[in-house]
Amino acid sequence: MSERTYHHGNLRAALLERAWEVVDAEGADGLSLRQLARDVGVSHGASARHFRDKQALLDALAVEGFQRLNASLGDAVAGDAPFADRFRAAGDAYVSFAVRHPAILRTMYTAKHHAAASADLVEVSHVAMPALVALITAAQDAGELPPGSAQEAAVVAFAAVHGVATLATDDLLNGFPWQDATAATIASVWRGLVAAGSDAPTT
Amino acid sequence: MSERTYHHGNLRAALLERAWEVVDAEGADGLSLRQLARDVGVSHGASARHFRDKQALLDALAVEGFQRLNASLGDAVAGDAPFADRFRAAGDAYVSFAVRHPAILRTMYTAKHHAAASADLVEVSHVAMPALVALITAAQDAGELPPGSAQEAAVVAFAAVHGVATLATDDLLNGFPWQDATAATIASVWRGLVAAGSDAPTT
DNA sequence: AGCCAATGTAGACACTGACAGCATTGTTGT
DNA sequence: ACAACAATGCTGTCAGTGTCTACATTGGCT
Repeated sequence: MSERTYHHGNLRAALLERAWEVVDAEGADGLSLRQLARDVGVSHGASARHFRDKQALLDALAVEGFQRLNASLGDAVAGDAPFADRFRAAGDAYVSFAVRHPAILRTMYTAKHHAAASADLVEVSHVAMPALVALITAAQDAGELPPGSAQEAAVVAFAAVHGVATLATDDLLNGFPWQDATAATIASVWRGLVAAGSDAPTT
Repeated sequence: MSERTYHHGNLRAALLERAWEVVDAEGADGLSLRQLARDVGVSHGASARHFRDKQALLDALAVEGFQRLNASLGDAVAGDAPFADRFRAAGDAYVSFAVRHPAILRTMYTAKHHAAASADLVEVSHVAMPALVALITAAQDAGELPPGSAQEAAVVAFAAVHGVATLATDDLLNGFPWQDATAATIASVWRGLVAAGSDAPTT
């Protein structure tokens, strides 16, 4: 489709789509604005109308990544299954996304590091944590988890899951299958959260 | 020092040292081989005698990072304090390193991703996990942890600690102090490991 | 002393991201 | 209908980069 008119019609979306493919396949370092322009059938410099910088493009990519990830996490925690199950589903979704799109995930987390990150990016990257806090609070209210700082519990859980995800994508599990590592981590974290009640209360 | 002789005398070390500084301060993307050569007072292309690629230099940097980190972890687990304390010390050391050298840590984990990673790099990056397995096995033998798969327990613990570390460096703790997040994570993981005994045995 | 490998230099090349000026298009107000 | 105008795309240019090749200098070995 598209008869090579002067105006592309949907350049921004086309650039983002192709950039996703390239980054997903070769990593962010393998992305060249000029090559990207060639792929999409447009001249170099055309992208500047839609993305000031290369970094701006990567930021937009990161935003899309977070959106897809957040959507996936949202699906996982939806429903009215026991909280332990929904918790596990969310963890699986997170690690699964990471394993499928390691370079994208990496881009997502390196993008916001570069000081002048867009407001969109900062916002969409901070969605998951409060959602997790809400889930844990609900679990506490339902009596599946002991009372305590939901914020702290969420940080712990998020860290653990994010950790398995990066370990898996960075091939640091020393041969341990990532599915097993994920399952074990989620189970262990849940045990830790449950045990937090019967233990000496954390500061 | 150094009278600008034709031969530098210790170029490899000088390049690595300066590269460490630059990456630590500006990230791996801020490293330019040519600028690096200027900094060290040598012509561009000189580095090629010591590092085939830019990637080779980054690999060497990563190796050094792992060496320092491993040394720090080794110090932490040494001694004969209770295993819970040594476990905590190791976690603190890991996160502390990550917070002090975020860009280096990132470089360490991205380096080995690029297929043709040196044998040195692969080896030094896989040191921590077996050490952790040994620590946990010892804790099990001493009765501080219930019996079970030490390998699985190590993966879980490593993932959690690595997770807090990356969350802290990527500013994803939503204002939660990283020291608190680290302490909470380590405590929770330990509880999870302890509780693994009294629970339904994990596959 | 004389050779030779190791190390550093100088030049070239293709490529990159960014910028400026121009060309083409779609839209909007009259 | 049509003129302004903003949006979008094109081309040329620039400094900077990583890598390669040919050459220069050095120190160590016999």
